[in-house]
Amino acid sequence: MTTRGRKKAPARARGRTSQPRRDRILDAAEALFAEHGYDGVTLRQIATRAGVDVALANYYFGKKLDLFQAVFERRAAPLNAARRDALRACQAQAGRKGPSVEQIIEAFLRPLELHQETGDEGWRHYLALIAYINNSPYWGRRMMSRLFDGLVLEFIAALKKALPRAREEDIYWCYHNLSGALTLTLADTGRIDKLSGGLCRSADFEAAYDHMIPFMAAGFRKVCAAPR
Amino acid sequence: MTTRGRKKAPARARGRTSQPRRDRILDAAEALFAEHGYDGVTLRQIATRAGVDVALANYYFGKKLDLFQAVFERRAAPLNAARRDALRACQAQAGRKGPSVEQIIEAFLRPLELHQETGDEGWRHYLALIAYINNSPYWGRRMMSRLFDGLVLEFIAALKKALPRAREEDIYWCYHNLSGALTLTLADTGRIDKLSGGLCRSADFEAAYDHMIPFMAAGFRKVCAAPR
DNA sequence: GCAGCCATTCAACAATCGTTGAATTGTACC
DNA sequence: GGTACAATTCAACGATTGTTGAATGGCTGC
Repeated sequence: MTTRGRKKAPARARGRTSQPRRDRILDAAEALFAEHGYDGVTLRQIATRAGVDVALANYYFGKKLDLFQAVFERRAAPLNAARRDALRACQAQAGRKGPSVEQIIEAFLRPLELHQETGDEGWRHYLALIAYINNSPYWGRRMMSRLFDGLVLEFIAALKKALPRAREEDIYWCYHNLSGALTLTLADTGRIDKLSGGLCRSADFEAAYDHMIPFMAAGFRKVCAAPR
Repeated sequence: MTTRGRKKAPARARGRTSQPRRDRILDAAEALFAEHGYDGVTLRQIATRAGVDVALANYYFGKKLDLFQAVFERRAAPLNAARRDALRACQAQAGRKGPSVEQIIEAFLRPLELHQETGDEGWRHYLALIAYINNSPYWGRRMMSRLFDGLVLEFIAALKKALPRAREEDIYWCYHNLSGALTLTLADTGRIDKLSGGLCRSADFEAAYDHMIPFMAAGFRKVCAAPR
């Protein structure tokens, strides 16, 4: 409050992006798009949830579709980096023979739950959004490849090395199974909760991955053990 | 065209349901909902695709949501019947010990491709719609259970018998993996086509199930072989 | 203190949405 | 042929949508 003293958050320090409002729009859009899909959400719902004016979304992101893509892209790079690091780490640890199928799948899945520990709801919504997009015929085709296929192919290459006798197409079908199970997990629909009578909680990613890793590894080995 | 001769399709014969128009609306809605989701489709788009007036959808089905549910329910009973028959058949054939995990999963999946042989595009769209609903946090919670949980629990009961040493929650997590892989298959997003460079075709349900059955069976056995 | 720029709000636009009631056509029955 | 009813079309409603341009507020640099 003294003379020449800066206010709490000087504009220069935050740069021109003005974090709070802009990010609150992204957060609100993320949560709503993940639950109701692109067409199921209104810019006014997003603005209301973010506590800002409707026109502000347009000011920062342009059209609704651009906001959707901004949400989609915001966390893609850090997520890919975390998974790539996990793959590199288990490769470095494994030495010349390369990591086992279990280790590769673990590197594929565990980074997805890492953000859960921080209690950051945003990441949970983001992963549900990925599930929505990946499972959508319309969006899946045009949006997933550009940001995620590069890393996925790295994992598949590692799996090929771990399963040298596998036919190539078998690897891809097995990955498809893994991807599907993961997608349904990320969607977090709560269906398994009801089905199991409360025994399983779909929000418990750790339990899901604990079961998924040995399950998928056994599947890969069964299908890809030897050429048929 | 002679006197007293009936027209091509006498109204009495078709009953009060007037098949062509009503079913064309259902078919159009089915295809569009499956691709773009509930909110991504307009009643006018549906009417245009069906070649009828906009108001006709309202005349037959009431609100948009009622049409959505009519589409969802139309093929549920025949589909459940086919899968239940397949389960019963493999149980009858297996005798006292009950069917193997592979046989149960086969009964779970194969009826889904049976309708593919007829060349009936409607079934393909319907299964994609199921995938959309099952993967959606909003719709999945409220719509899937009522029509499908009964049969799913029958399959799970059969799996429990085939895996008598399994912990109950492990069975459910394994089913969750199976359900996720199946859901992504039914969604038919074409992602695996691009990923594999054309080696796999996501529309080829037979190939998908050929890989899925041994894959999932091995996963079930690995996770559910013995209490941990 | 004034100019200039960024952030934010306000008010409103045309377009499209789901839905409806009345009007029209078609068909079956006596 | 005329009545009754189902099927279908027509025209229009109010509400909501995404989007925009102008107006306002707040802050910085001079």
